[in-house]
Amino acid sequence: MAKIKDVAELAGVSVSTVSRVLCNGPVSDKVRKRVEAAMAKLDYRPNLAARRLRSQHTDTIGLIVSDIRNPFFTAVSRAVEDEAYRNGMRVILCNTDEDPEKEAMYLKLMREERVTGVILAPTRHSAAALDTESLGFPVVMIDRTPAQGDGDAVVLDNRRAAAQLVEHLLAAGYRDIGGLFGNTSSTGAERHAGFVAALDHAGLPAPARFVPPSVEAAEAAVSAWLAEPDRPRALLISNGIFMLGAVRAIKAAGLCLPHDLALAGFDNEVWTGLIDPGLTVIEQPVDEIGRSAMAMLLARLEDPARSHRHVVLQGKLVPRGSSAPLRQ
Amino acid sequence: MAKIKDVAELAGVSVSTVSRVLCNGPVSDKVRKRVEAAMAKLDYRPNLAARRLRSQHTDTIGLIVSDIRNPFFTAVSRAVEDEAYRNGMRVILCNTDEDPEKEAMYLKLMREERVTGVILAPTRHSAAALDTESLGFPVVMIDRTPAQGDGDAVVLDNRRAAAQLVEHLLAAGYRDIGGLFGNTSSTGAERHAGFVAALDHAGLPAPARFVPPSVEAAEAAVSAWLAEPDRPRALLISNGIFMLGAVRAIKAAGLCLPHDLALAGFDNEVWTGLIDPGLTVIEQPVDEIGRSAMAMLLARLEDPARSHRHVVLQGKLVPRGSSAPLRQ
DNA sequence: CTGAAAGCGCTTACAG
DNA sequence: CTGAAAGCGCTTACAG
Repeated sequence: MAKIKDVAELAGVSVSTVSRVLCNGPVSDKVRKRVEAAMAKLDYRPNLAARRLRSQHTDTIGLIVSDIRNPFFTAVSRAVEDEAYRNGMRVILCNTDEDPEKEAMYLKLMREERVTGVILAPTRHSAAALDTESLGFPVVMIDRTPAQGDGDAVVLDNRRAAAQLVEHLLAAGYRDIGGLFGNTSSTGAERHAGFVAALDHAGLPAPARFVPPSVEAAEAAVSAWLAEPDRPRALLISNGIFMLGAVRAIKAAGLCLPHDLALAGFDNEVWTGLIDPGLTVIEQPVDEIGRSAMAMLLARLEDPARSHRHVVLQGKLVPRGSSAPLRQ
Repeated sequence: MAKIKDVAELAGVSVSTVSRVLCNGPVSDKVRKRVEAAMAKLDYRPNLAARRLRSQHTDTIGLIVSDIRNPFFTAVSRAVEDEAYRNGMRVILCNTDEDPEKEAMYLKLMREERVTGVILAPTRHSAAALDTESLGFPVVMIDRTPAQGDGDAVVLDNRRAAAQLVEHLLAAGYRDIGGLFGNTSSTGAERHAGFVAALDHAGLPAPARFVPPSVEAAEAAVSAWLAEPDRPRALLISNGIFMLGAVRAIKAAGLCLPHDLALAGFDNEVWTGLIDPGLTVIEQPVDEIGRSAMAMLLARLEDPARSHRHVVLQGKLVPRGSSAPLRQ
């Protein structure tokens, strides 16, 4: 493939001059035209590896999530990529499957790529132990947040959102409310805290179960729970993946929403509005989360010394039939 | 960040030797240990940009799809990425939104990255005009296939799959069957061909409509169609995105599946099994499509001269309530 | 098994 | 505005 030297020879100029037209440096119009003609003729495309090596900036960001197939991360990723390309950056996408080892491996890879920065949904392990400062590049966390609470992050107000769902269920007349939460992420822990706080405030017990992050685990847990004699009258489900398992379990048990069981949860996935009688959910501002994370990263690059901050976004309650008011 | 020279100095060897332990070249055990100790001490990580520039292989593949949020592409992407990382390659993901200009831009970017190869779901434009040979890197097409039919590709047997759905509907007693297809991809055209062929074979008309690839367009088209006096008794819907629009239109029209209208379509998305009475679909082997595409790319790199081939995978009919037998 | 030298394709001071 | 030279951090022949 043609290189800068070929272009220079064809145009009768030095490589420096070709480089200048590439980077919009000061070049006379006449020369610029000639160089551009040569580039077109040779179908020249600059070699990004060479440029990155020499210029010492890669214009690359890493995006590390648990699984791109989780619709929440799908949507966030798309928003991040759009923003990145708009800013002349490219993104390297990695799936950890909540596995700290994979996460550590990808973090190493990010160093080898000399990425400009990373947007990370940390596993529980790294949220607790990761030293954001020593990585050599800035990190913006999304969805999950480190235990210590420092570092840059864009998160949902999980406590508030969970409390909001509980209050909604209480207002609809439900009292016996159970909660299902993930046992690997800070998100699950925070939503659990909001759940407990809201029920506490109402003087009610807050029975909760914790499961690993899979549809199957959620389905099994809900099935088992629903088979117990003192099963709850309403269920709060901590994310969209679990919601799927819960709906399957409810169908399998032959229960009718909301007549036999009320249901409310997280993530306004397309199907939650489609299945009867509609699922009450907290909608997360997925596009805004992606855009904000990218904006924070750019701001951090601009000013490495600025103080860390957490952007906490509010979810939006989307009430549907699955939590319709209880009729005695 | 530490570079190879720092490691060499600390270990008291030449940079060549450090490079050799990096690439598992021939090095004495004693020296290797010393170098590894120096690397660990300096927390050394090789610079991939430098390695790529010098070695002339990037171990990078491009993955260009229309939209990662389309669950079909989400699943395929994840499979491609897993295979890629397993083979020591990384992937650059791009979304074209079916826009030929974006596609052309990303294809240029791929050249600048000097990618090893590309997996591409071509827009209708490029499927017609793209010269796979002149790009400078091998391309494996997925989902869509170029008009001329040459090049490497992994596709579904779309004609057969659509015919299978029609035959299923016919066997269930439906006669008045309409079809909704995408107007931008070869996939839509092929499914339409299978639809027409199967109905032709039964001596029946094959009313079809074509829409741009969006939920909204599908919803509007189905709404309009259902409002007509001679609306079909059954609908074949050409993909998972359109299916969503169709279900919304059907709900809005207050029609009951399959009593008022039978429905069958493509893509076994999670929600198709969840909404009542269950949607009959053709399930695509998404993981296999991703893995096969990656395998074809690797085989092509291995042997650039081997003849082009199309891998044609069969879909699997998943019959559900939406196409239950018609009772007179 | 080890080292010295060249060079991948750019950008970046430094002169003019 | 333009060019000659150095160098980014590696790998790759080439000697020994």
